[in-house]
Amino acid sequence: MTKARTHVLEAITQAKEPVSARQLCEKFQSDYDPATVYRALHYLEEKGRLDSFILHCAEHGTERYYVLHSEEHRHWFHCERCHRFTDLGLCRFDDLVAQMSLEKGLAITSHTFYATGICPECRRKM
Amino acid sequence: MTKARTHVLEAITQAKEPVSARQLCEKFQSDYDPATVYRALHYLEEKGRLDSFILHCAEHGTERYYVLHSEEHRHWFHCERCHRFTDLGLCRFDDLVAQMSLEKGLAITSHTFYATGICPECRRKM
DNA sequence: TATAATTTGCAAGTGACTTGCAAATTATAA
DNA sequence: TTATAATTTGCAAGTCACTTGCAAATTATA
Ligand SMILES: [Mn+2]
Ligand SMILES: [Mn+2]
Ligand SMILES: [Zn+2]
Ligand SMILES: [Zn+2]
Repeated sequence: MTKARTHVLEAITQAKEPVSARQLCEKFQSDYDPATVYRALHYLEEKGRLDSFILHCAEHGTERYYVLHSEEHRHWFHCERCHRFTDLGLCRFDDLVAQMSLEKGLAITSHTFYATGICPECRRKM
Repeated sequence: MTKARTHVLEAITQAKEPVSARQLCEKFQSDYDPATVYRALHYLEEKGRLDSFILHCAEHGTERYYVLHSEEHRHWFHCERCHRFTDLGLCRFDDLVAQMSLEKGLAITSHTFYATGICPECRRKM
């Protein structure tokens, strides 16, 4: 593990919620080139240390977000006001997904789910 | 409705599955400029005639897909082999989403779900 | 320590849109 | 119908989130 990769992994570990590549590039802009940050993310995901997903939000556009890898598949809520994530816990869609798969004869290998809206903190401030 | 907008809407109507902006640009490349196609899509979605979502597939990257607007919210399966969509029917996640929302005190205003894998036709050809 | 393999920074390239602007269409008024 | 105003279009350039080529800098192995 090089310094850049170690620092990127540490930042994601500390965040405890999905972090976008752009956020990491900003955080490390005085230390590492964006290309290095992107390459570190690819390396860490390839090595199984990170998971990622793509999310679109009106304000920030379409970006890939990274979390520490976990064996258990989780889903997230994204607040459109403060842009923080709330952990929705382990996936509860397996039965429904299996059912859909069966109904249509599909070999479903993965699914993407996320919810958006306003988090409790932001709602209080409205 | 201008000619361009009418043609874009017709193409999506005939497709009966989500169509990407890129596919439409290709289809109309001899008739309309990509900027016109994109503007027609924005116009039609703004007027409530179309719905759209963003999906990432390894082969085609991240693109926005368009379907005719429907009051009932549906979800789709995307085949990673032939890149066609299968309708998974009306959303069955409302109860689970309401439960998550309640548990965390979130005001969930929308959710995104899609499944990927191999469709029956492609599986047969393997 | 010499040498080979890997990683990094920088600059340029990509792909999916988005935007400024002037010309072409279309709509409304006279 | 014709003058005038509003909207839409094509084209070129711009933006944004990455991605890639390449030579210099690090790091690993002999
Ligand atoms: Mn956001
Ligand atoms: Mn695809
Ligand atoms: Zn919030
Ligand atoms: Zn298929």
